[in-house]
Amino acid sequence: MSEHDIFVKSVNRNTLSKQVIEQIVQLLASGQVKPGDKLPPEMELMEKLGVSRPVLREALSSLETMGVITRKTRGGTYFNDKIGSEPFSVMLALSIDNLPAIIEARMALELGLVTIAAEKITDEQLEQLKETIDMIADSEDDNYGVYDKRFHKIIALSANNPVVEGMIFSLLITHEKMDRLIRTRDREITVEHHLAIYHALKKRDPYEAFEQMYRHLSFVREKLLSYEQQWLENTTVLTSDPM
Amino acid sequence: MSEHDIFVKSVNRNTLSKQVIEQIVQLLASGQVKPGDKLPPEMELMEKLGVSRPVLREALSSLETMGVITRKTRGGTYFNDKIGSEPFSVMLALSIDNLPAIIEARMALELGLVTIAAEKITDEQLEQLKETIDMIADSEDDNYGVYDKRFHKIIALSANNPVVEGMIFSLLITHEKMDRLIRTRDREITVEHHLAIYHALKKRDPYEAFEQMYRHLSFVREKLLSYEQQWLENTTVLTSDPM
DNA sequence: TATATTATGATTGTAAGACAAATTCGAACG
DNA sequence: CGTTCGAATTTGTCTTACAATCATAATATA
Repeated sequence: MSEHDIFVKSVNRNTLSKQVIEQIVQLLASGQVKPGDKLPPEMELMEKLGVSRPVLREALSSLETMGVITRKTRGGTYFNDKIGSEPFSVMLALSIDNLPAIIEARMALELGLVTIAAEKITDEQLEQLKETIDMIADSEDDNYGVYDKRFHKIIALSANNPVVEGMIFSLLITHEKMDRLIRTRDREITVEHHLAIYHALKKRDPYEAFEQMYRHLSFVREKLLSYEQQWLENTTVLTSDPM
Repeated sequence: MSEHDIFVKSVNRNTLSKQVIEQIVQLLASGQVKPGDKLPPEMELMEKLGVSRPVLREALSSLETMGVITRKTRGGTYFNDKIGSEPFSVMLALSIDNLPAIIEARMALELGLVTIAAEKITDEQLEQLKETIDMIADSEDDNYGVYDKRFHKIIALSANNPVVEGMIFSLLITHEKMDRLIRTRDREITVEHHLAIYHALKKRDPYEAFEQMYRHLSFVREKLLSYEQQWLENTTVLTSDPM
């Protein structure tokens, strides 16, 4: 408990609303309330915490945008079951113009992830992976982006780690944007890469899983960045030193 | 611009304050304002955005806890230079009881990171890495945790990626907690591992960098988890099915 | 003139009260 | 027993007011 304090305290400066945030977070961290539980109505919380309504609402607003709680008019306030992705979305919104950074971040995470996955993936999940590969191989047109995404999602889930999930899922949001960027798909290459990763995972070999994923993501990255490059060349870009 | 909209819109439900959050974030994302810029005073923002002060303040409060802006009484409101870590800290505060998950997340990220680092690290940063290793090797007592942390921090920075930085820095916050968990340090092993990573990075060999980092982090993880295990065994734990 | 000191006022922080909107819940009615 | 309508609870928004802080400028002092 005391160790949590110094951890969270470092964020706090002063301001009542921040103290309220901390108190509510501690309520969860200390296990006094469980995810899904309902919070008391604002009026009641005001009294218990001894703060005014604006202060309380500022705190609740912060907690909501961070995905800790959900509020419904008249319905009350509830602690969320899963916390993780929301806070990230703001950061990504700010970095969305920096596509290379996002691609790289995804690459870094997935590279590490596949290693963990090699240790923890279940047979059932392996089966699901195989299915997505078959779907891509059997697809007639080039609209297999869904299965591509699912492939990576299964690997993310196999790590069975809420922290990692929160990070990777937010990054996968950008998958659609990347999808739109791709003009010519390479089904054969994708299938081959995915299969190689699949087999490495099946062997539970973290090193080979890494190598295959690295090969795959390097290929994807090259491709995306080349498109990005073309896109930049064909677009008027505002720089600090326009010519 | 329109593409950003659909991305951020998915987060927004209704509520004025959320719309205000989005507008201010877009201000940054679209490059109309730069990090470090000062925001207009609240009174002015109220008029421009056409909302009341509580609503505006709820939005600003959210943005502040997410580390997008900083407010000082009387000093005004400023956009932060670096955004990334703060939002995470709450999530970590909630996951802090789940140490294995955090360790694993750190492991996954750093594994991917070192691969990127192998491609992008500068000679200067390599030199800095070497220094931390020497510091550890030359340290008399076992309090070289600072240099251990710096070692990993340099690698994180070498990726030169704001998104990754935001993630890894928040995870490194837990480094202190882990430090406290460690009772017997293994200086020789640490130095050897760090050196191996350093040499791999110097060779710009992503595969070897990965392998060495994997070896290192696996060792650290085993150690931490065994401590965690002992700690759990000596502690009364509340489970959903107490015996 | 330069420096220190004070005082003003702008800006964020907190509080209280009121009304609006929405939706859940219950009561009345068929 | 089911349906519909109304009322009350809870969140959402606005207005006003005051407190606290401290940046800046005006003032006084060397």
